[in-house]
Amino acid sequence: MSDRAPLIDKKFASRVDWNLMRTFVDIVRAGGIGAAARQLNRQQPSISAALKRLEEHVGTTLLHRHATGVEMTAAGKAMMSLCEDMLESARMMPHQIAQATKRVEGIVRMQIVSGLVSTEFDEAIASFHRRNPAIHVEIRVSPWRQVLDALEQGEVEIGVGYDSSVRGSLMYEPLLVERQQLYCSRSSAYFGYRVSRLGELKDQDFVLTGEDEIEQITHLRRRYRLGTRVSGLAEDINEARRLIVHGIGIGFLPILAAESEVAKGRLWPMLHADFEPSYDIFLLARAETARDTATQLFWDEVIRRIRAQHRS
Amino acid sequence: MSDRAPLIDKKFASRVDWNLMRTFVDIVRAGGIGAAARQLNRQQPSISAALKRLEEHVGTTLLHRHATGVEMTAAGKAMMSLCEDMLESARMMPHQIAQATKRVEGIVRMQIVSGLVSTEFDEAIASFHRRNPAIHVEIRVSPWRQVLDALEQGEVEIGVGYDSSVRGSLMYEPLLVERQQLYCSRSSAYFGYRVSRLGELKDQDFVLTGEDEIEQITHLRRRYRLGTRVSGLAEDINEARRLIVHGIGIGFLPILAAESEVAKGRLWPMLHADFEPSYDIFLLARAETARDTATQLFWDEVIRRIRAQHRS
DNA sequence: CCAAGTCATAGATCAAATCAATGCAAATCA
DNA sequence: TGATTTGCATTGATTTGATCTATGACTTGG
Repeated sequence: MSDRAPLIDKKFASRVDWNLMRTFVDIVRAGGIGAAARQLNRQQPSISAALKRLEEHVGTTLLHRHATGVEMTAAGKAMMSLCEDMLESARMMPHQIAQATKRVEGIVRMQIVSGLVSTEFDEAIASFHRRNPAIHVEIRVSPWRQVLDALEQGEVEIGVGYDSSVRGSLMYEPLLVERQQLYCSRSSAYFGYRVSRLGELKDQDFVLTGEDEIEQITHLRRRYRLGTRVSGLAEDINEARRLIVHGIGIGFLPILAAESEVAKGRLWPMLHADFEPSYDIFLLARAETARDTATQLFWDEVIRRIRAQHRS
Repeated sequence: MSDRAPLIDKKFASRVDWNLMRTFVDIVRAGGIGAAARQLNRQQPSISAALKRLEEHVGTTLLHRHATGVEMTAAGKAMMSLCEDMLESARMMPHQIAQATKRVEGIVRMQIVSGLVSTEFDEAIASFHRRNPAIHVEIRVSPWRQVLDALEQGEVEIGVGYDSSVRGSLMYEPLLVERQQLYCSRSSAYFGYRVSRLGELKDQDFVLTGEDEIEQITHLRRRYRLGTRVSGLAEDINEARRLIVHGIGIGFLPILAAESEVAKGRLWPMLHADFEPSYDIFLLARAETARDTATQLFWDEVIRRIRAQHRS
């Protein structure tokens, strides 16, 4: 037999000090031992010792120490992921207990882009309300830029929309991948035909969505000079669809938002599927984790569902 | 303003002693404070005080104390669920770190019922092998009763199969719901026709699966006196299917296992869908949680996938 | 090459968890 | 019904072990 360190401690979970795992997350997030110590209002050697204790228990070095800070080893990354799970559980406790104990009151204000089609999101709202009938839910609709601004300024707690650049002050959780198509109405000469060269559409009347237009589509239009003749404008997808359906012009719409009109034969997708621009729609919130219980529970409900969906 | 206890502690997760959560699980699992104390080799007041500290932090009573032991409150149940999540994370740490650090060696032996069709299970095996190429995977096939016995006797670590009664020594994780149908071959007079009264089949030649037959089907056969004339027997579903396809007799098969033969027009489902018996197929393991890393990682991989699937 | 940052080590200190002893209340049993 | 057992709470003494202060070694960058 060998006398080296035990291969795997069967009773690891019941022997280690679980607080070390919280400290570990703090160290990694702070980027260093000293940095973590300052944030936690204790001395550097204390944190250093804690990390050492943890590493002793797992039997591996978790962080490489440099003069610039710390860096996770492979083992450290695995550890970090699990420790973050633990932290997340701990963080949810007050909220879950509030939900179990008292009837949670409060308000969840959200701002979303128009024309959103997502059964997971709809179901999340439904089951959230079932569980927390006393929480007021408020939804405002606006172009995606305003969604981001409203979030940053604290006018709303939750947002759903698109973002071209990643703002550090916000949390992004991918909700779904939306695709758009270029549609025309029955009165259009193109109805029933696919367009292969986009350039030939440059003199067509266009319905635009103004501020709400995804940047990817703005670029697409610019490249092929589409929409120089603007015959209609609506920042709400539903209204833009109305304009397109009634022949005011052709225009881009999310596929799912146009689906039923296509089925009814009132809209026609002009592009081959390969040309359909696609982009992520995110669930958004401010980055600070100190959310009130109502918002926290709503966030968790949506996340839970999209995670489940996303995995399969 | 009110001066009562803080509504919700924003910094709960960073203030509480996380070890209290482990202790909480121990108390609930042990069924009482004293019981937990004995298991943990410490004195009863110590545990009592720990629980008190935890309750002070969350601001609610989590357990009702009786003379018979303890009982969870609603808040306690919410707490328990989250604490168990934390425990699970902690428990996985040595295994995940082993996976990240060294190339894990070992063997996963499993025993499964024949004719199992499950893409999640297949994918779990595939990705498990991708991640752990050095782990040997062994699969044996047997009727479901033998699967259970092999597990209990420690001949294998993982099992997949059906169980009529719940054995305390085993863990059950629902993997999928299987349905069976009664099939006949093209040479049968029934090919192309649905049978509404099972009784009329009592003189038909039957292919049975012996030890592997689900109890529900045994009962069904007994009630309608099916299978009194046994023309074929195979404990392996694939072989039973072969016998049925080639007209040796009619017999029950899992729908998914018969699917391709039905599509080829070589098998015919004789019953209305309402009559199809359905039952759970479980992923099985011994109840003790002290599994070796190879087995633990495999178990986690499968669980992760079926949980994701199950939720959507 | 020095200044400023990093982390590690050693011994002292102190807070807090644990223990041992006791008391109380409910359930069980004679 | 009274006695006994079982289970939890309280109290004050004890001890464990995490934190602190002080110091040293090392790396980075000006």
